[in-house]
Amino acid sequence: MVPKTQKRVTSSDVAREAGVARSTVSYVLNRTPHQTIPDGTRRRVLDAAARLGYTPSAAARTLKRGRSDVVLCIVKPWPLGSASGLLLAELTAGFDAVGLTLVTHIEGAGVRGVEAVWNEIAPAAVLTYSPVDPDAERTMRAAGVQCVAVLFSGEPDGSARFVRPDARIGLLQAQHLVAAGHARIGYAYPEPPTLRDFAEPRLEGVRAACAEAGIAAPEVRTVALDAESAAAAIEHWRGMDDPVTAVCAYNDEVAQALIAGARLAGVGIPNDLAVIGADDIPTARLASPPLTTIAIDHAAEARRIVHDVTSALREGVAVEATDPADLFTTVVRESA
Amino acid sequence: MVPKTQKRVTSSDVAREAGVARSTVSYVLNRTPHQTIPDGTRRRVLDAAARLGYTPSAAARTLKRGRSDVVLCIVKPWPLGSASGLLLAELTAGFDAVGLTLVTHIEGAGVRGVEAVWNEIAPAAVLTYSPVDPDAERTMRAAGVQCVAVLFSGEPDGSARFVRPDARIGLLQAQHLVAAGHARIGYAYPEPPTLRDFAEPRLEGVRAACAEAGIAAPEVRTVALDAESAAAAIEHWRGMDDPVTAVCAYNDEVAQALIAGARLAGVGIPNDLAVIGADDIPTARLASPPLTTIAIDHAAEARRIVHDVTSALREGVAVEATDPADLFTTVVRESA
DNA sequence: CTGTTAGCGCTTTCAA
DNA sequence: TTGAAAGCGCTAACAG
Repeated sequence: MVPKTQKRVTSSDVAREAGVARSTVSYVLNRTPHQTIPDGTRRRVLDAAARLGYTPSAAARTLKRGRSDVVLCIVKPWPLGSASGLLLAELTAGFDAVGLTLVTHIEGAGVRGVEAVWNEIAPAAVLTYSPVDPDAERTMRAAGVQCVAVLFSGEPDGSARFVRPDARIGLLQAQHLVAAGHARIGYAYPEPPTLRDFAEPRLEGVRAACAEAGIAAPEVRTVALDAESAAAAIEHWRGMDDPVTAVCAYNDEVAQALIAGARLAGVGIPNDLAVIGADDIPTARLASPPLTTIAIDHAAEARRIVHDVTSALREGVAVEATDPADLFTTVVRESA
Repeated sequence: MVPKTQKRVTSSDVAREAGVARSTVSYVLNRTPHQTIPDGTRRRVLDAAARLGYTPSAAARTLKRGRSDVVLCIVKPWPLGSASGLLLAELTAGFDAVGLTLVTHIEGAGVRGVEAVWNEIAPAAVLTYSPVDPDAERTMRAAGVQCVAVLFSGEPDGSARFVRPDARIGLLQAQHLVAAGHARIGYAYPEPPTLRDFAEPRLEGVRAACAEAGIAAPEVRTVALDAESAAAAIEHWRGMDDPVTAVCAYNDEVAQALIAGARLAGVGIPNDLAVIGADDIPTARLASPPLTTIAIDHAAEARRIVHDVTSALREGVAVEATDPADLFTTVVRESA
């Protein structure tokens, strides 16, 4: 007969079962340095713990240490596409391997601000997609957060360490088009405002590549995810005095809209207009023509973030970000 | 001069500042029922708390109450598509409105099992996408979890409350095709094994609709997200003695693969083969032809889940699931 | 109505 | 090497 309400197994129970003091249990289970424990005792404790099915209370440990082993990643409501999903999965696995638990919280649309979240979780580190304002950072520190990492950012500032160099995505896009002989490039900017943090650096990279190649700056149009919006942009680009012959899309979805818009406008891809996407989402190769795009090495990126964050946690200080040299690859298909 | 390490403001600080006892602070801040507090005292406490920027320590409250105000949603690595993203966003907002914090954890690929997660978080409720085995459920209960809700499930069992009736998606798909005059239907099953929990009920719905319409059971083929795989399936369907004339795709991405495969195989859509998708992802309307699909009302679904879970938390018992009558809508476009 | 007090389960000095 | 004891910050009996 199992009791209705399970009683929690505590370290005292383990201590009693093993015939030692609670502190000894703690020492054994935490492998506390500079505490040598005889093998017999150690085994008795471990056995007792296993027999009782003991799991330490994270709440108690958190209360005592003032910080949990949780890493909190704050994401905006919009960008949960397959690319972010992949990165999040890699991050989760990576942090797990070093004993940290990654959880994700979707920001916005909440009555209580995000602050409630880190009070509730008391994470060791917080990962955000865009810069946190100094006030918020202060409340985080007060809640025990040791490390604040900004993963992406339109405007790199003081606290923006660990920022992924998304500008390089735009750079690679434009370089690919320039190498193919294009001298007038358009940029298809995403419509949802929440994507600004991602879009700005990418566009910046395109600008840089154009400048470097000595061609005109990209002609930017906002393109929503429907064929009409894309067709309008395409007509604008082709109607210019110096018509755009190739377009960098913010990502593969916008690129898909461009392909649909071109079909609607009777414009041939890539002959009349070349298109290049970004992110290499699974459906990119299903487009007609298949999308040329920039692939992101999410696993490498996750490794880098996990490494940098754990070092910062250990040192108590942010370390220099690892060189993110080869995170991106141009995947050439028929559309550009 | 701000001190390097912020000292946490505790309820004692607030009590001292307000000139009352700690318990009074707790009563005021928690609006404890059956504790009447004079307005003057209440205001003094509230003022002091605000002045000091007091935020209660969630860890301490969790330790005391044995459970936090966090709801943990466990998702598999794969299905983080735009549909799940939307649902998660709605859920987050919904739980936030009732004072609960939703965080998401991506399961799998971890060295330490998921159990580490609920020990780390001590959530009030856990939401999973597939059934949890009894052992795991026991460890959750021991960790203080009050309510375990399964959102989706291939095999509804005892603990599977709150299951979304995805079978209805398949039902609507098939009914739409039957109404259009099709008498031989194919089913494009997704390739990643992690999607089984979603795919099974959908397929079941298609089977039910076929049976009800008195036509042959659906011919199931697994279709990966590439044109070749889809083309092979299409050739199989069309090469049958009694050829398939319409296909229900597991979701819109598989449907997009089907469209690409048809193009490769020289099969016209919808004339030679009708296709219907599911989920109504943003790019569904960008396909050529635009995808007929089943839209999901994520907001309504989130409302239902939040309502059911909070009731269960209050009652200490699972309540009957709300009627999920009109979660789904058939969106007719040109492909079927 | 307000204050005192006893823990929740754990870590970590300090003594034995 | 092991044990006793002091809290971390909060809640909720219970006493005043």
